[in-house]
Parts: sequence; C-alpha cells; structure tokens
Amino acid sequence: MKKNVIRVSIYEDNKALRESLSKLVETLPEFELCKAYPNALNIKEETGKLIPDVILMDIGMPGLSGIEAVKIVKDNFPDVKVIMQTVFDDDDKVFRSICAGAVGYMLKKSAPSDLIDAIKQAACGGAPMTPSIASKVLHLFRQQHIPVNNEVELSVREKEILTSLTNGFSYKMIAEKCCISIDTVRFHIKNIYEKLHVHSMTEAVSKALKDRLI
Amino acid sequence: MKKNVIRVSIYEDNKALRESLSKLVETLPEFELCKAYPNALNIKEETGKLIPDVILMDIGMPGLSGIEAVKIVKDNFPDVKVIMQTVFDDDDKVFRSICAGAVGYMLKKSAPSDLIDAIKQAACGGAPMTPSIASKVLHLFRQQHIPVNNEVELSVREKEILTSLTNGFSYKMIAEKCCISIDTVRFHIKNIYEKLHVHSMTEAVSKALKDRLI
DNA sequence: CTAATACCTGCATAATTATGTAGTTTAGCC
DNA sequence: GGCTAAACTACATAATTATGCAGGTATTAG
Repeated sequence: MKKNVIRVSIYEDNKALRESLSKLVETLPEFELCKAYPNALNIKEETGKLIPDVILMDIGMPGLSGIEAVKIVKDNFPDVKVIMQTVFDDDDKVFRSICAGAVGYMLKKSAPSDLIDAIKQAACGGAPMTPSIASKVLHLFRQQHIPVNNEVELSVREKEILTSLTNGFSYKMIAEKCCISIDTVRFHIKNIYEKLHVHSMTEAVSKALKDRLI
Repeated sequence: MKKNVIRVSIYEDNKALRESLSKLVETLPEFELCKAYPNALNIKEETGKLIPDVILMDIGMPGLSGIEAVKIVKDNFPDVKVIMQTVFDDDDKVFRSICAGAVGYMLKKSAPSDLIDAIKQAACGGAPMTPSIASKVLHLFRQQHIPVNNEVELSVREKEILTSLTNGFSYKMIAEKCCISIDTVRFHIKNIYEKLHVHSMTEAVSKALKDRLI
C-alpha cells in the first residue's frame, strides 16, 4: 500500500460529532482532513474538487440521505471509498449502503481506534463491517460458489449456444447471431442435450445455471 | 457478545510457530488454549472432545490440508469458527477456504495484535479477511442484489409456474405438479408472457432470473 | 349485490422444438 | 496422407409450445 497520507472527508450533520471526528482525523499524521460537511447536498462537486481517499458518511442526514450520497459518489468517483456511520446496527440500512457502493460501515459508538482501523482498512481496499453483516455476506458468497459440475465437456460453439439459450434466444435468433443455419443450431442443441442428459431448452438452461456450465 | 473467554485450538505443523501461537493465546486472559496440534488427521475427534470457539488452522499441513480440515469441522461442528493461516496472500486458496466454511483468514506475518483482533472478530460472528478477498466478496454481494424489477406483479400461481419453468419443467410436468390441467398451465403461461413481455419459455426464464422475479 | 381478481377448463391452429438419419468441410495430430 | 473432432448443412416427423377465443368458480373489496 502507498505510504501517502489518507485523505478523509466527513459528512455528519451533528455538529459536535462532526468536530470531534475532524479533530481525530486532523490529529493523526497518517490522515489528512479534506473537509467536514454538515450535509451531502453538494457532494458531487465537493468530492470532485478535493478527491478524498475515504469519506466518512453519516447514514441519516437531512436533505440527502447517506445512502443516496454513496450512490452519487460511486457513480462519479468509483475509487473513493465510503464508510457509513450509523447509530444502530440496522442490517437493512447497511445492506442497502453496501449495495449502493459503501465499502463498510461503523457504529458511531465505536472506539476511535476502531474507526481509525476502519479508515485504514477501507483505504487499502478492505471492507470494515459489522459481524452480522459480514456473516451474511460470507454466507451468500458461499452459496454462489457451490460445487460446479465439471464432468460435462462442452465445445466452444456449444457453450456459446447454451449461453444464448439462457439469455432467452430461440433457434432462429441463435442461427442469425452465430451466422449458421437453423439446422446447425438444431444439431448443436441436440448434442448439448445429450451431454447434459436433458430434453428441452428450459431443462438445459436450468442445468447450465445450476452447474455453472457457462 | 458473551463475556466468556474464547476457547482456541491451534493446528500448525511448524513447531516453532505452533508454540509461539500457543503462548500468545495462553498469555491473554480473554483466551483459553484448548490444545495445539501439528496436524489435522484426527480433527473431528479432537474438536468433538474440546469444542473450541475458534480454530486457528494452517492452510498447508501434511496429511490433511487445512481446507479439507475446515470442511470436516464445518460438517460436524457448524458453530466452530475457523480462521485460516497462510504464508502467501493466495486468493484462490482463501476463496476455497471460505467456501469450505472458514470465516476468515490471516497472513502468518500479521502482527500478533491483528491475530488477536481476528480471533475476537471471528468469535463474535465476524469475518476477518484480507482486503483483496473482502473486496471480491463485496463485489459479488452487490451483484446479487442488483436492482429488482418490481413493476411486474405476478400472482401466486404465476410465480409458482414461473419457478417451475426456471427449474426446467415442461407444461405436462407443471400440470401434474400443480394438479391442474395442461390447458390451465397454458393459460397461466400466456399471462406470464404478457406481463413479462416475452414470447417463449426460455425468455421468461431468463427474465425471471435477471430481474429476480422469483 | 356487483365488480374485480385470481384461478380454472376446453378447443383449435400455427409455430417452434425435439430427435433421428446422413453427409460435407476444415483444422490439427500421428 | 489419413484420422479425428468440431462445426456445418439438409430433410423429415412427432411432440411441444405459443396464442387466441370462450366461458366457469370463488373470494374479496366497495
């Protein structure tokens, strides 16, 4: 990781908290405070001007919510890491934040040292998050990587056609897309069916998706 | 989180490292060392007897690899958290570890304080992992939660039938499964097509999966 | 009570798909 | 050079699917 200082912006409507966060960031040599704002109404311009490495974002601000703000930041400055700050460990909000593009989130009651860690983690690509979110994310991750059926060997063309099938294409459309005759499409699909032990397009699609053949 | 001590087992074939890890765990009042083993050949019995909260597992051990060992632990004691320890930041191995059931992993060169943090995190349901893994997992997570098409309102029966289609069922099979006539299946599918603006089973399946309608 | 909704059934026809058989071309391998 | 795998083309038939039309029942909201 680069040994530069980490540039931090803060969005927090509570004045006392905003100032104490600012102080925390300013005090440490490894951080540099870009600026602290009480709302995110102009976040696009503000971020564009100062380009922080990390933004600390209160999830509930008047005007523009933290979640909406994250989306704006991610759409315009995908490299800027955003850490959400919440009072409550609200799974739903955190989920939505992460989906909007936040890389992590911290409870406001967290110790300053935890917050510092989180900022550092975020800056170098990590994902500081709460245990309950982490376990949900991990669980989902595992589901996505369940056993893959590798016994089936499809040729390049067959994979191409199977992919088209899963995208909802008909024989005719596949023939056009691949510049081959419809009879050839039939031929390949026949072979695919044999290899997958199925007898219809939907079965093939289902199996392809389940076994991650494509 | 429970204020009990965290019971830790260690699997590590390198004697020096095993002993220094043991010492680290023993020294701290918040941890209790169950036992340290040089290999995982009898991990099922060993884990069953002592039931640790967290296992520190070397990823590369002679006899039974750490990844295989994780699987055994997870299959038999799903509540035991396993943290993998690796020398290299090998994405593939870590991915496989996580899929096997590990909740996190640490580089062996990590500072003791980081390891302690990781054990604590793991014990309370967290997922201590490396930034590169974290970001991959997060990315995947977002993909799974991309915008859902909520404009389409399917009735209960229609959803049921659409689900059957995505599982590769034919009209006939759906009719049997739902105990309705094949003409009724036709009727419902016609309506589904109208709502989804499609004209074939595969298109419907494709759209259903893409828009997470089911 | 009436309208609306979801669910159900039947019939008919055109289009598409499933499956078999049969042969050609092309690129890489021993 | 001959062999093999992958890709391609063609024709034929049975089965399934797509779509339209017509109408029945049951539950619910106004």
